[in-house]
Amino acid sequence: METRFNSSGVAGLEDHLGYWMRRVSNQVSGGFARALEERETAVAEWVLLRLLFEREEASPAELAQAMGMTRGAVSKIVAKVQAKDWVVSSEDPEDGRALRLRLTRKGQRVVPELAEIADRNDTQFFRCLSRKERAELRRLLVKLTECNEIRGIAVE
Amino acid sequence: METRFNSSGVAGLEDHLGYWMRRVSNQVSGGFARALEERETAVAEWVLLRLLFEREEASPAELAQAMGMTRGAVSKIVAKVQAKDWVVSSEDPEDGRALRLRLTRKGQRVVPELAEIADRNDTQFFRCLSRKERAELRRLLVKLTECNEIRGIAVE
DNA sequence: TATTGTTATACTCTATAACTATA
DNA sequence: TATAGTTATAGAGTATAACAATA
Repeated sequence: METRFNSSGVAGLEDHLGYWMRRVSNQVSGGFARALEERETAVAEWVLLRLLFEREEASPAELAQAMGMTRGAVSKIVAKVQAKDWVVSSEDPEDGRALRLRLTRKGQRVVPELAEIADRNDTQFFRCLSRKERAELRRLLVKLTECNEIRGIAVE
Repeated sequence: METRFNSSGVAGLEDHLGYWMRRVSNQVSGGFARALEERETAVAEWVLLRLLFEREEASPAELAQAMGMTRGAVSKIVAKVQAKDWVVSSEDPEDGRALRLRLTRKGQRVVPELAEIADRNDTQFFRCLSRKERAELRRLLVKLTECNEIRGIAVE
């Protein structure tokens, strides 16, 4: 990196953008995780539910792909949201191996509540930036995502 | 958030800056962690070593404070870097309970090597941004850190 | 009583790989 | 053989809380 804050010639923690990214990200995601505890929900569950909300139906394998996780990991998250009666699974009529996952009516009601928590957390954390700064930050993050070809969502 | 990309009225994942922060941070930190495997070192060990490099001496409790971790967690990281002969501890002459941790000569040599790995990872990940964009990103992240009063480094 | 460092325990998250049932 | 989903196992990372030694 171009900026060196120390005089030793050896890069310090704060010289790396990755350090600042990690520090800020941990703070905002940690706050979000704590806020979600109010609904006894993990961040990965929110991501899965929100994906189902917009897709209507998906298989565990599709969700694993979208979330950047293994099928085994997704299997456990699905078990949790099924236990809460937020998601149901049915056999895929065209493939006896596959499942079709859907939100239950209860799940449909929960997603907007979790989205509200996400909104609140995000608004609060980024409120010290101006609207223009937030737009610029978003632009830079999207650019980094694209140019580094991130494959999945990679929760936590 | 001001921007809504979906038409459902319910915020989607990509509507939150926290989502983008997490996604980018996971990618850059994951890459760094993998790069550090070449030296069989964890990110938390790098952070601890770099803190000792700039402080000359520190107690586990001071490091725990600086890293945003518990003393118990730091205790284990110290055990690992001691096993590699990168850090030594001695009794604090003024307080029989406390330890003074220092880098060994071997540790002094390792820190610049790890810093080189960190440099390489950071440069590669952020190279698609212009110098000006990197400076702006840094400014925004520092601003967010300050206005949200992050206490520690909170590795991983 | 309070603090330092250690340790036992537990919990969360996730990967790997073996397993079954289909295809 | 290959794929979908499940599960057993393991490991990383961290917190909590109890502990011994010292202040």
